[in-house]
Amino acid sequence: MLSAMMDVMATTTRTPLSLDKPLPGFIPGDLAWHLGMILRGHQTLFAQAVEEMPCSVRGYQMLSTVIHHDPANQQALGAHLGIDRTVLTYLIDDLVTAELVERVPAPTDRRARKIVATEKGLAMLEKLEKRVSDAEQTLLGGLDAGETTQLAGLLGKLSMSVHQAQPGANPCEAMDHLG
Amino acid sequence: MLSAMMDVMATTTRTPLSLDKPLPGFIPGDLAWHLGMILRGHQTLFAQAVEEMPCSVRGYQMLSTVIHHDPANQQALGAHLGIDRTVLTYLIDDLVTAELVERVPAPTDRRARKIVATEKGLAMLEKLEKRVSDAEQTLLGGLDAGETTQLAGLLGKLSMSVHQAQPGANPCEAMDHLG
DNA sequence: AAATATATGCTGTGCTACAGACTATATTCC
DNA sequence: GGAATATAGTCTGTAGCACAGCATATATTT
Repeated sequence: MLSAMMDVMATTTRTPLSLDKPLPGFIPGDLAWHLGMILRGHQTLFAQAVEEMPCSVRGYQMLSTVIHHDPANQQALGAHLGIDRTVLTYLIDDLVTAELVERVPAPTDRRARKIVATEKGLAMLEKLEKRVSDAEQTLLGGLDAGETTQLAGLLGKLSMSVHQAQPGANPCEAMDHLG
Repeated sequence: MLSAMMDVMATTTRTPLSLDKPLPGFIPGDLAWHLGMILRGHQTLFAQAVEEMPCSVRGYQMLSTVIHHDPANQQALGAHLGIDRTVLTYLIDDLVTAELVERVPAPTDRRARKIVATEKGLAMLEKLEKRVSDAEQTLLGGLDAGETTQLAGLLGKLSMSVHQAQPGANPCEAMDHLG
């Protein structure tokens, strides 16, 4: 099964592809398998890196989103990460309990709460970002610098195309109208 | 947030990377976000494509694995897909109920059962593979042929490197000693 | 033949996501 | 201005699912 993959890898040049067979050598569904494999490996490393974070990976992602993207309310935060609002409630509770974030009344809408990081949360993120960065490097250890750049570009592009194809089911949109 | 991604995308050439910053323009953790986004989009399309399959995506993957990789026993099948053996039991039950596969005594080991596809299962897979293929194409619609090939190669390589880094936690190994 | 390992199945349990209802505020429309 | 509707957040109950732990049958080792 992996040998099929090597065939693809060998054709690093722009082999003209039949449009009917976008992934020569891949069995239909292999894409999912590879994605799953990579995601699982990533998840393992990521979870180790943010071990001390409440709610593990999602806790980190929430904190990171709060600090870097400053979403206007919980909904936006949840939509960005694909987390249901009812779930978000208790996830945020955990971060609040750990004193990493606070719920403050949103200035523009008294129904909404804005999630802001505490000093402790900021320090925590700063510390963990180094580890996460290391984890990402470890995951990408099998690729050289050029390949890493390529992959980042392709993933970004694909991610955007997914965004456009499924605007409704998609976390990204929420950030589009928030700052 | 997407603008950061565009920066990376712009550098399609082999920009020399500092080893400390493998993903310039990415916030640490963004890799997970992009992977998650892509996987979610993929999952949506995939699930639609195999709607009529019992157990949805996993059902398809099990059937596909059984037919294309012919694992010697349930354990191998489960390990390949990262599914716990106790879970596998009732997943296979569903496929058996739908008459897509059968449990036959493994020829070499009377403890084990071999999962084999029925005629109906084979026909089903054949039919669904077309749809899955289409779904994969749809997902990759934002990329041109060259990029698709590149991505396939990179994902394959990365997938293998994950395999080597985490042999224990990893589904792939199970297939290494089976045919 | 005794001890240990492996393949599978079964049962019970705990976690978690989600649906649905509820409150408070915003917005829209007459 | 006030009624109707929409939206943000929370709470409660539930169903599904993964997994631990035990049981059974067979293999392998000693």
